[in-house]
Amino acid sequence: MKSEDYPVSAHKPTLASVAEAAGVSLSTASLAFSSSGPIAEKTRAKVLAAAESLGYRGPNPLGRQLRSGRSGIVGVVIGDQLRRSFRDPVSIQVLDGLASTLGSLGLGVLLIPGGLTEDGRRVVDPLVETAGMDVAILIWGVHRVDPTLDALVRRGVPVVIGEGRPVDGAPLVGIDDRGGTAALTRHLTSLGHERIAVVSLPFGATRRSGVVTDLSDETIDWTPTLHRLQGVRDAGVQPILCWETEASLVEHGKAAALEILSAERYPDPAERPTAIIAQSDLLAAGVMLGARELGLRVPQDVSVAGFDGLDLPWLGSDVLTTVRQPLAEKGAALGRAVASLIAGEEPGTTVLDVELVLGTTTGPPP
Amino acid sequence: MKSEDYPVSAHKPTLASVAEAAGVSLSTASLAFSSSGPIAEKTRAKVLAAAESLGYRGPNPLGRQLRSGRSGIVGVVIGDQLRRSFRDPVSIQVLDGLASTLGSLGLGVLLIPGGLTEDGRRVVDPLVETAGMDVAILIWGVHRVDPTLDALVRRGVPVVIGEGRPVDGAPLVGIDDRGGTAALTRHLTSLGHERIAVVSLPFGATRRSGVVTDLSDETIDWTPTLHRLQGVRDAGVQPILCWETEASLVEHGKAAALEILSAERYPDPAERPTAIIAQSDLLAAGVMLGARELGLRVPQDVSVAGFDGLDLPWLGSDVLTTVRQPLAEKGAALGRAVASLIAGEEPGTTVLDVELVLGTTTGPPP
DNA sequence: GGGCGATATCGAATCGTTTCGAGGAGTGGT
DNA sequence: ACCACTCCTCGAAACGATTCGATATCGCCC
Repeated sequence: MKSEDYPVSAHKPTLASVAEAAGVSLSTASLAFSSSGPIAEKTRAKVLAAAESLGYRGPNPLGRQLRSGRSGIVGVVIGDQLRRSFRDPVSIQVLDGLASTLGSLGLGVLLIPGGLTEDGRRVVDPLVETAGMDVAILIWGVHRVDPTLDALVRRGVPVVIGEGRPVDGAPLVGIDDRGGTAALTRHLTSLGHERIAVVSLPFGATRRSGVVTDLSDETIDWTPTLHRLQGVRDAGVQPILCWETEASLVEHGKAAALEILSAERYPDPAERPTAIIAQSDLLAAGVMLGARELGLRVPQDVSVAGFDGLDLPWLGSDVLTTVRQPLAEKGAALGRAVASLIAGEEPGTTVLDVELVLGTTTGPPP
Repeated sequence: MKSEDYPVSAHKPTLASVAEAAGVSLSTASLAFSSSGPIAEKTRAKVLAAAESLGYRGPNPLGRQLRSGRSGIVGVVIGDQLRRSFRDPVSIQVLDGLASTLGSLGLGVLLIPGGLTEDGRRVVDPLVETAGMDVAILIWGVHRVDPTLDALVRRGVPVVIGEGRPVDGAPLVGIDDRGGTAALTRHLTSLGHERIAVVSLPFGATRRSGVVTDLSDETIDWTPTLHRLQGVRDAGVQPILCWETEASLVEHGKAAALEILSAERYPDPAERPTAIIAQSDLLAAGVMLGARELGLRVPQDVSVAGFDGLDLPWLGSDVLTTVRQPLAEKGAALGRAVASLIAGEEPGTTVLDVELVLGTTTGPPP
């Protein structure tokens, strides 16, 4: 692909040079491309021909953006590490819904790492400070003190929150974590379960795993975790155990189950939990793997429930009891909030409904 | 968060108004922010104070971008549908490596859907035409005729290819699909396998599933599929069967196995394939699930091999025989290619090495 | 005290486009 | 033949910053 077949104007051709070559004014040339004004077909052809011969590839977006004051770009700040977030189908489906909604609005998704380092420290990604974006979406992870959020506010970038702590003046899109979990929990109590354990999502940025004893609301920085735990209590259940995981991944659910259900922890099987509420389907799947490895049958020996309503093809013939949330719709709602923000409106909070799905992994206690 | 506490200058404050308020020139005010020139500490303080009182949030990136001629944005065109690509850990890990490499260069990743509709048609995403990007990466899916590629070339956006058909003048990053598969295949033949079936990745944009009889190179539009199939032949093996899947997902691998190994297809077990080469680990995992469902033991009754070298925690105690590719490194290599392109160099083709990993899922034929 | 050099500041040009109001050419009607 | 009107085209002013060469100021040394 030779690229030097053009007149030696040294610099890249610009709309001005095209106009000159075509013998029309700059504004007319602009019209020829933007088609946002009356122009004679003959003139347009002349301009296009000149553009062709100069090797002009169409208006430079940067110029347009400066003029219009919009970049057409929406920054999506992923709370967790990219690698981890993307292993979670939940994130993916939301992102997919978001990207397609924004796409139909002519907006693009700029991926911005949330600035969570391997060792749990938080830094502000340079893109947050420098990228030209019309709106930013903070997704999975608005923290109690959040330098990224602060930076965006300081820059005056309008912010939309997806799944997180409400921020003054920023529209929020979430689901009814609390109500959904409460309904799920009531399902378990109505089956007769009394010894219920919770395998929870991470509490916040500092990733630990293990039993948590202090379940006070202030301990929990991550909103879905908090709300789903509150839902359990709303149903009048005090978990006999809460195990915090470091990420919503199958392996962590499995590790949790191996500990929670182990003979070491409960020498007397009668004291073992009869049901485990995992705060995500991925964790629940892990819990089931762990339980099986310990020789326990689901749901005969232990019931397992999840949250999300994913399609887990490798789960075999079991159907997970879970709370289905509208993932793609969440993405779409985020997109709509962005659109309305750009239109100068002030969208409020959106809470999407969830649905209890009864599967084959819960049953009466042994 | 009140936002109307500022002097009523009606319009958003600009660097010029800050300069005026501070009683300095525009250029000096610029220096105060960019710190790319000598400036007295006292002056800078004065400017910053003026900015503060005017509610100026720092230089507008759009202005900077126009001046510098760079947007700092790299468009990543995802060949497949976002939803599907992102369910594949392979894509994710590459993207993660890419994003972090680009991040350290101050570049952002703009996600661009490859324009594959549900019904298999191909359209060009509007972002391809309009977004201001310094470079575009085409990843998983450069087609024989590719309108997206054409549009980018027409616009004069430099292109990097990840895993695809070589394009004249564009750097390419790939792996040794062919050599890796050949090595894997030889491992199987050395174990004594003669009846080997292949469960392949999609052949191209039109997603079908089923047995393919025409395996000529021209039939196959998608490069990794082609190269991995060629690798099998390089090892001197003619597959007794090739099953095309519509995506690299567990469920499709499982469906393939249920068909390929079924009693209907092979009433005489002696004619059944003794080994199955799946072109991805996800497919291989599905094949194993399917085989088990049919009551076949792996590897006693049938050997299964994959490709990618993923970490599949829910696979149980089996270790998949596979070909490990350096995923994050592939992303990093793409990032480096971008960087060198921006620096005005002309990076060439990068082919990364792969490694045969012998697991417990392959053994001698029954 | 004069001259020299370093250090800060300034003016003006530039990046590439869109848009608005004004002007000009052409057409049709009376 | 003139007027009114429509349809195009044009000039100029933004949009918001960076950057380069020139100028002004100050301190210091001889």
